[in-house]
Parts: sequence; structure tokens; C-alpha cells
Amino acid sequence: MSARPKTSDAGIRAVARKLLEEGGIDNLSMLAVADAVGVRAPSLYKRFSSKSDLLLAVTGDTLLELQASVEKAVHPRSAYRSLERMAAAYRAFAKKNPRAYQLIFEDIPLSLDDRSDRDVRLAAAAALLRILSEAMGEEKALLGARTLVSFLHGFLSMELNELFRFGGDINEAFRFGLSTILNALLGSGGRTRR
Amino acid sequence: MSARPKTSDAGIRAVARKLLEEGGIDNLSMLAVADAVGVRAPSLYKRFSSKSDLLLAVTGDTLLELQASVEKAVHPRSAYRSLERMAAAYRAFAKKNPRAYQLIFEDIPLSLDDRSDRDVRLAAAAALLRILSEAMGEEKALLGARTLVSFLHGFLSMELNELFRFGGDINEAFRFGLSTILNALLGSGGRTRR
DNA sequence: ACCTGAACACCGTTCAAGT
DNA sequence: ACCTGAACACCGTTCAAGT
Repeated sequence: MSARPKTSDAGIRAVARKLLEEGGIDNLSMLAVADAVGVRAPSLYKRFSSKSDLLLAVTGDTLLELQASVEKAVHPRSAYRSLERMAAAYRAFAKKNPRAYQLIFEDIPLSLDDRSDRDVRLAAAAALLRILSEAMGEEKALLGARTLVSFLHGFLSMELNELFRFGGDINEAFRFGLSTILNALLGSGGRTRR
Repeated sequence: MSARPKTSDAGIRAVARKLLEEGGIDNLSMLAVADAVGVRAPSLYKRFSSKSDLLLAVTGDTLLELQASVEKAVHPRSAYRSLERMAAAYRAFAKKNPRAYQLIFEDIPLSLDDRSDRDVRLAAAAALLRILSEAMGEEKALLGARTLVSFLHGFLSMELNELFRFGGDINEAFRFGLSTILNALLGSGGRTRR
């Protein structure tokens, strides 16, 4: 008897996330996770079939949080304001969770056939597509979303990896790029550039 | 006596690049490199002080090639045409060298204080900045470059990781995003959207 | 049902010893 | 000068054995 669980699925994911954020992906070993959780490494394999599996679960958690943050920023009446605030929320989340954020876009070709991961990703894009559909029409919304998300992710990827090396104000660069794209996408219906 | 070199600095970098492109970063171990080069692993450490060091060198090679490809695409008379062709060259290079391309933006916080790496990166951006300076004025050029490069890198990062999952024509999405941004940056002086 | 120690194959890296 | 075998600490993962 005995053999009562010393931890939980969610507990392991949380510890993994913490180790990742604190010391990067190299700090996230199954042995370190097991240690922090108070268990031996082999026990982790009862709950996650591999390290990839655990990373995928962490990515899922991160995506859900990112989606929630971005959706909270939607403004009821203005598409421009919504997109501006969603973009700010997106950037704030990425800067607060840099390692987890980068996991979403990098290590995940594994997850292509993972149903739940796919669903979370689609949900995360839904709010953006809805707003752009209303503002640009359904046929252009997907093109607009891809333009906007590409800019956002590219900007964050460069900012987090400290690849903006010519000096200048990074916040201004973000505002400039975002307003350039939003004005172009929303046309004269949107707010004009300040 | 004997002990003549069985390989060279450049030979090792080329093999590493090949292993990386063929089987991803997991395929690029010091033992695999040594094996492919016809030497034992410890010998590699005479030329590269660590695996990171080798990866950094591979990244440098990649950056130089990327810079050369993009610069070849410059058009003598039209800023719009130059930027359009440079963007196409950038995308073509990334799709032809997906793993090496991703290395540039991911694994490289190590290289922040590496002089030569820094220089290569600055040079790679110089052509773009020059063209935008002529078209937008010097004060706006850096902002415009950051907008454009963010879009390009974000788009490629998503495309290479197969994260465009709503269907639709990816080439059309690239053309749409690029022309949206170029028209907005270059104003009525540029070519109008098709 | 869950946990464990022991073991396996594989890493990156160091170093004394060879030619 | 360059290469090598042996060794170290660490990793992901498996599995038979414990309670």
C-alpha cells in the first residue's frame, strides 16, 4: 500500500514552466523537474510519456493564458482600439513569459497532429479573425490577421532575443509598426496615425 | 610526427550545417560531426571551444549567405521593387535553409558580445536601411526597417513551423502582407497595390 | 496504483598520452 | 601540432521490483 501520489499533472506542468522561465530550456530537464516536485525521474513517465509530451502540455497552458490575456483586451465598439489593445496585451504577455512564449513558435512541429493543441491554437486566433471580419470583410480578414500576427510575432521574437541592435526606442518602433499596419488594414475607417 | 590535419575549420562548419539541415538540431551532436568529418569528438575542441562556439560559427556563415542573397536583389531605380525583391529573396533563402535560418533568431543570445557576429548582423541590415533612408527619410528609416523585418521574420517563423493552419494561399498572404506594409511605408511615392 | 533503484544508450567536455 | 582512448558528469528513458 502507501504509494499515494506525491504530485499531480498540473503540479508537474507548473514546476516545468517555472524551471523553464527561470533558467531557459537547458534548465528544464526531467531530473530537475522530478527533483523540484519531490519525486524520482522515472515517476514522471507515469503522467507524461516523454519530455516532448510535457513540453507540449506546458505549451498548451501558455497558449490558454495568452489567449485569455488577449481576449480581455477587446474593446466593445472600436476595431482599431481592440486591435491596438490586443497587440499590447500580446506583447506584455510575451515579455512576462519569454521562454514559454518562444516555446509556442519553436519546439512544436511535434504537435501538428495533436488535437487539443490544434484546438487551442485555433481558438486563440478566433477573436482576432472575428474583429477583422467585421472591419475588413470576411475574404480579407485571414490575410489581415496573418499580416498582423506575423508582425507581432516577428517583433517579439527580435525583442526577446535582443536583436534590435541599432539603438532607438523599441516602444516607439512597436507603436510605429502597429499603427502602420492597422491604418493600412482598416483604411480610413480606422483611427488616423498620431 | 604524422598528426597532419584531417579536416579544417570550414570543413567542420559545412558538415555541421549539413547535419543541422538534414535532421534538425538534435541531429547536430559533436559526435555526429566528428564522425562525418572522420575524426574523434575530442579533436573538434582544438578548433571550436564548445558546441555553442561551433553553432555561432554556423550562424555567421548563414548570415553572410543571407546577406549576399538579399543584396543581390536590390533594384537600381525603384525602392519599391528593391524591397519587394529583397523580401522574396529573404523568404526563398529561409525556405531553402530552414534550420540554419531559425538558428539566427533563436539560439544566439550567447553571441551578444561576439564582435564578428555583431558586425555581420549590422552589415546585413545596412542595405535595407540605405534604401529606406532614401525613400522615407533618415529619421523614419529605422522604424520602417523594424516594421518590415518584424513582418518578414514573423511570417517565415510561422511558415517554417507550419503554424498557418486556417488554410488559404500562403503565397498570397505573403504578397498581401508585404504590399500592405510597403505601400504604407513608401506612401504614394511607391507602387500602388495590385 | 504509484514510486524506486539500477541500468542503458547517448550527450558535451576534459585530459593525459600517443605520433 | 594534431589526434586518440579513457573517463566524468549529465541526460532521457525503460523496467523489474518494491509498497
